[in-house]
Amino acid sequence: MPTQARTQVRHERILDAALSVFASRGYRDASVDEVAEAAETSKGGIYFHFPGKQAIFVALLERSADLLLARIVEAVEVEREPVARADAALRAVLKLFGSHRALARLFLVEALGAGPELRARMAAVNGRFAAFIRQNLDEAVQQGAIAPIDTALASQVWFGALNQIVSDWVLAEQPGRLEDSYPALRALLLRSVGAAP
Amino acid sequence: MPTQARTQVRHERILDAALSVFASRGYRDASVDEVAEAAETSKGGIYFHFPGKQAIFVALLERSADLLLARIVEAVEVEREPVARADAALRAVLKLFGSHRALARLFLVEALGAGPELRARMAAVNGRFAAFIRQNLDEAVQQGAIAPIDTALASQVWFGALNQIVSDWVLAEQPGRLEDSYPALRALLLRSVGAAP
Amino acid sequence: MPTQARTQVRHERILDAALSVFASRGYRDASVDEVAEAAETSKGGIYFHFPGKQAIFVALLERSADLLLARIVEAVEVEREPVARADAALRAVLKLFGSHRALARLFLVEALGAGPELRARMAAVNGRFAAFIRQNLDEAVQQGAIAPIDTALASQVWFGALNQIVSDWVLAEQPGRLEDSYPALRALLLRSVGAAP
Amino acid sequence: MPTQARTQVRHERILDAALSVFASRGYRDASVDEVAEAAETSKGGIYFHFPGKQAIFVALLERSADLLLARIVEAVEVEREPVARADAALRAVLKLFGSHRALARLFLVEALGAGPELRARMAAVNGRFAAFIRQNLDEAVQQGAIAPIDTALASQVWFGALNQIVSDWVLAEQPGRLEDSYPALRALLLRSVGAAP
DNA sequence: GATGAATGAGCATTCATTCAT
DNA sequence: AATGAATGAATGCTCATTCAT
Repeated sequence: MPTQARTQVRHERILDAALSVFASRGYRDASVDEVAEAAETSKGGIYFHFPGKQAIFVALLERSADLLLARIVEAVEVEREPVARADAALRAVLKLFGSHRALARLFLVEALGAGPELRARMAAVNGRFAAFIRQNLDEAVQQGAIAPIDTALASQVWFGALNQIVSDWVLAEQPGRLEDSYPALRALLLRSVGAAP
Repeated sequence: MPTQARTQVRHERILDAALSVFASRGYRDASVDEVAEAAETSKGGIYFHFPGKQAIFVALLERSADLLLARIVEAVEVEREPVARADAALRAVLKLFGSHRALARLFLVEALGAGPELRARMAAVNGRFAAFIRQNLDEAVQQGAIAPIDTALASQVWFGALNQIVSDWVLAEQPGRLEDSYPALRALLLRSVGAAP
Repeated sequence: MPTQARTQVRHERILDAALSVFASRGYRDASVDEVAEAAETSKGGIYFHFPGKQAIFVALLERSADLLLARIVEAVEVEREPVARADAALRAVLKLFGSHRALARLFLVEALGAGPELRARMAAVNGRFAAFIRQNLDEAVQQGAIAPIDTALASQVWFGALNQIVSDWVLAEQPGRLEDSYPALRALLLRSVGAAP
Repeated sequence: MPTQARTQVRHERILDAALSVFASRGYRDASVDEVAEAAETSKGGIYFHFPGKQAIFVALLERSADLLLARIVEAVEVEREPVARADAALRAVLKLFGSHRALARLFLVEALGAGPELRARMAAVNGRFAAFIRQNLDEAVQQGAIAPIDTALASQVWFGALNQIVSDWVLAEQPGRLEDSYPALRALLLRSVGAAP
């Protein structure tokens, strides 16, 4: 295996370990030692690949956000009309988080307690997603699919609602299937913007 | 001033200081020393009134939750029909948080990073509020004011939406007036459950 | 009750409480608060009667040492010949400690971990007792009851042996009756100085 | 120097420093910082090698007990008859402590004030030693070298006597040579069990 | 590239003592 | 005399980060 590939593998292994450790212990309570152990490497090894604990979290967030956005784009681009697109995005989010609970926990719970800088980065990620929702709502308005509304606020509402559904599921002791919430959630959200479910 | 009153005052002064310090520095990053300084007392003084750092946070949460719930009950009990009641509750929340940004920050941002035990306590507080929303929606359904829906999910959506609106406002660099969001938010939420705004 | 008597009573009550608390928790691990609670008074009350924690310990030691010495003198003065006198002293010690285990613990265990100054005071108390033994042994030698020996060392041996017996009894989980050790101990000690048991 | 050896050296250096600090300042009054300074390392360095302050004390106790027992075994195994063996053990103890006063202080003085858990550990070490004495006395009885006596009590007496001699020497302001006590102590102890000196 | 020993700043908590009431 | 609120110095321990090997 070429050197570069080995490094890449190590890098990924650390991120995987960090995801697991941060999700179960919490970012603040998790120590770099724990991540190192989970990654089957040493503390020094971690610091060779990442400049610090926070950088691991950031890298993890970006890797995950890229994955999430990719899934959404993938799901959305097969649809044409705005409402169906938003619908597809919603389903994609529930599907991804539904099958990656640790990821959901990282995004929706741990990131908030990780300090100001990480919170700001999370806000940026969230912003990307909210902007995507808003853009679709705007298009729906332009196309006359829904009546003119405050799409900035509506996208916040959609985002917050989805956030809450997933957060509750993440923190539930005995969580059911996240995707089961889809039909009812979809109906509520569409109604909220005046679109016929 | 009688001793008992002095103690009460000190107790409150510490909570006020803690609110300010926790909101600006974050619960984890705030030290007991900082709280002591803000309360114009000593570290030992803090520990005379509270058994530990976490207990301060819990006391703060409970004092605030009581205040919030009291405001809501107060606002709600003058209304008769469920939709108007939910409406009043919504307005009360926006009004209280709108004029106590630190409190909002404490509730919606800091509490999440404060570790598992405090998170659980927050969940209980949130649960009380969500249950209140749900109860009103249930009544609205029974009275035929709105069509039968999954009120458990709907209350989550309402809660999540409100949470998001307030959180964004809390974290905004130059926040406007929180209450300005009321009319549009109200319209969205009512539409979401099929009630005519 | 006259004021002076009340003070006296309070003073004693604090010493009794301190004996109990120091014996069960250890001098270092016991807090002044615990003593105050056991004495059914307040921390301030303690400091009215004693200048500090250490002073309580010292007062306790002195009160106890006086009691012990009094018992010994009492037991000894009815005997004439040196060996019988030492014998009586031995029995008195076993009897007193045997019925006051907390006192024994205070003297033989806690006092050692109480810091340099208290250790020095304990050494003085021990010294008084060892000197008493030695004096009797010296008289026994002068009277020809026992052969000439190094009575300084012999008194240390007697003291150490007694100390050990009592200490082991103090620390035993299920202690028997301390006085039961008397006959065999007596025989060993007398033989050690060449006196016919 | 290979890593493993360096670690070993550091480990020992910390124990040596702890011995010195604990002996001079007392276990309770000594701070981990002081130990670190004496070991020419940092507080964190200490905690890399030992899980806590108490663990240092325990390690020290065990290292020392092993040394003491080894010296005794070594001294004893060249002797055949029980009395001579006990004699050799006695001499070995006086010799070791006589040349390691800090060690003696640690064992006989500081360990007692170090709290319940450490006291229990010390009791175990003492027990090993007392059992050794008793075993030799038992053999002497069986071989008819001495008359039948309560060897459990006799071993306590021997142990206590030795303990006292060493303790007094440890706490003396201007101590002489500990080994000088040997002949007279030997005579007393042997006489106490009815063996001809 | 990797290891793990070392660093040192930071922090919650305890507690003997003081003192206003 | 007595109370209990207040003080502040002290300390064990954690952990992100550095670096010699």
